[in-house]
Amino acid sequence: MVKITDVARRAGVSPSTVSYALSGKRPISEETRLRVEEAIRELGYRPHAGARALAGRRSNVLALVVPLRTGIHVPTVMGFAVSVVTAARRHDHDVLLLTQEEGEEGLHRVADTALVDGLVMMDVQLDDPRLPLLRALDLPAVLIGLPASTAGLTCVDLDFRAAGEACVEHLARLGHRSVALVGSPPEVYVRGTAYAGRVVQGFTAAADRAGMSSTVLPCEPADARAVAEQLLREQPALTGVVVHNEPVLEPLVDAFADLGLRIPSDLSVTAICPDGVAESSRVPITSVTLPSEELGARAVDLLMKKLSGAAVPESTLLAPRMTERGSTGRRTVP
Amino acid sequence: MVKITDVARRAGVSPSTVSYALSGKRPISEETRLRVEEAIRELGYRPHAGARALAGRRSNVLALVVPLRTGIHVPTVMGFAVSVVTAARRHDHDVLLLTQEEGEEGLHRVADTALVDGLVMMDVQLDDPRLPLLRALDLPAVLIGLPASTAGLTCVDLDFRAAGEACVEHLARLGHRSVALVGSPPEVYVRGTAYAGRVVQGFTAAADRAGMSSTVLPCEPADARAVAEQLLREQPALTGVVVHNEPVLEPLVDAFADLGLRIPSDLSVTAICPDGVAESSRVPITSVTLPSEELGARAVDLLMKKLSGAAVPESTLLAPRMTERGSTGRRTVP
DNA sequence: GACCCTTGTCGAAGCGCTTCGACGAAGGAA
DNA sequence: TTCCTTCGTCGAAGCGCTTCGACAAGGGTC
Repeated sequence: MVKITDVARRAGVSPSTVSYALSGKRPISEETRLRVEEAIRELGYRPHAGARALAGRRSNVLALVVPLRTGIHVPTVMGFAVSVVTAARRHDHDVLLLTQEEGEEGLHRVADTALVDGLVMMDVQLDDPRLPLLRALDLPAVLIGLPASTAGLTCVDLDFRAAGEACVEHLARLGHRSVALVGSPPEVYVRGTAYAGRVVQGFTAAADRAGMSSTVLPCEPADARAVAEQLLREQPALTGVVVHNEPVLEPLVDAFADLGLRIPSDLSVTAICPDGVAESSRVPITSVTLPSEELGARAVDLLMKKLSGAAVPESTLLAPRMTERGSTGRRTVP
Repeated sequence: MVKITDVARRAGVSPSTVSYALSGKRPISEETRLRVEEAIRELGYRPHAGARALAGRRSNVLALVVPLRTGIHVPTVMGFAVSVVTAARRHDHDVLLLTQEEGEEGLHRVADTALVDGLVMMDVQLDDPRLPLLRALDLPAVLIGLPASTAGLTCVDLDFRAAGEACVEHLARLGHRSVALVGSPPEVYVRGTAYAGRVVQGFTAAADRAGMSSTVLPCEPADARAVAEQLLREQPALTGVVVHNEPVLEPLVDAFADLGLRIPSDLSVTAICPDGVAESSRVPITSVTLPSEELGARAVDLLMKKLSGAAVPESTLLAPRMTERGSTGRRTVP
């Protein structure tokens, strides 16, 4: 193993100079810096992570807590995870994977052993039991998701309430008068998943404001067909549907087609989901983007800011962005 | 932060004794050990990860390289990842997430900085470009997947060839004479994904041995319907289908149903996929398990063995296990 | 009883890095 | 010229842990 003293010897300087040349924490002459860099290249030097963590009190590792609950869409979660890893690398950090099962013990462990410098937690519930611990632990953390109270926390999320509203308003502008929201499986609402509830609120509020008739229906992945039938039966005037449930989107569209409805002429469909999901549907779907990429990057950026001691806002909500893809159209009055 | 000297003082022993009590690397009297343990509990001591890594030359962290290629089934991949994390925790290790994008540079980094003790790599291609590096790096590694040559490596996988054979033989025993394999998207074969090709080999070999007529058809996620139609058109005598493509399984079954075929009376369907996928299909599917749980655990166990200096076999193939779920039946001769 | 193990513990020496204080040299202000 | 800064570098002191060698005490063995 090549160490800092080897580099120092080769460059004809002291180890501390190498360290400063690398970190930039003290001025080093251009000439010396170049010599050091050359020595590093020639020897293939890489600082030992453990030694660095010990002496520098920074591990350059972040923990990422990924959810494994039922009713979540795994590819969407992975999208977040990948964007967090990518963003972390841009800041010269690595990412440690923590599963939900590990729970509080896992958080304690990585914090107390100084294994990680900070923490990104996904899929936060409205009243998440881990929040008190998170506030107590003195480990900088950023949540992806918005709990009931953000006091003392740092959260980023899509503004799901506004996203629900945006979908309804889009349909309202197109003349629709009767809309439905097809949401996540019931369990997701039961356990208080923040974003799910917020979409419902936004959807309902916007529909009420616009004087539209509206329904909300949770939906299991396998029940797309049944839900489609139920909607048409109970809400015969229905012409607009908002889908907030990735795995159900395509089956639902298929079910409507099988029931003889054409999209968008008979029925306008819009969704809240990652662009990839909306694009790759057989019928491309007009949707509000779930910007995993951007959310993950924001979360990491905020975490880095906290690590550098800067103050950050308690909550950052991204405004919804709607992309038309032809699955919505003007209501054709029958 | 509470450190080992604090514990030592409290327990009335020296730091080295605390260390030995913790690691068990030297005999410590029962009585002393208890006193140390109590001090640890009272103070809430946790050894500093960096210090431990530096002094002990072990970071107690593994790297997990997860694939992000197109055409893979993300929930299946996550199943592996979770099982690796869980298994690693049983061995007191944490898991660092490396994405494919990081590529060779990522491997180099975690190895050279001693960030991790070992490495688990998923989704190995037949002729994976990372293999030479992996052999060169002196970082213990285990692959999930079986490349063309396992020389100098350690690999675990389901015996996909045998799995393909098992499916055909199952259908043969039930009297079927004409079978088809619906596989992954073409790109997966093109890039030489090991398991995909092996299933084809096993499937074809077994069908030939049994004197059955057989076809192999790759399939994109969206093309289930088209593939079903194509199969019936080109192979009218078809009565048995093997599906090796998780996202396509359910749509394909639906497509056959729509085309008027009853399962299993008109058509027997079997699959190679995680049990969860086979069970949660609308029609539960007789399948060969893809034992993510077990494979992940095995991979980690093998890695731990390597870390302790023991010799391990170059390749470990798990025998296929078939579970009947009612989607296959005796061929009813027309 | 002399000798040798084994058991249980301690002190000290690192592991490879960062950081602090110190200091010579050079430049500016007076 | 003198004094004060700033710049660029060095040496040494840790960071918190593991491990090595040493050693006292006790128990077998002959």
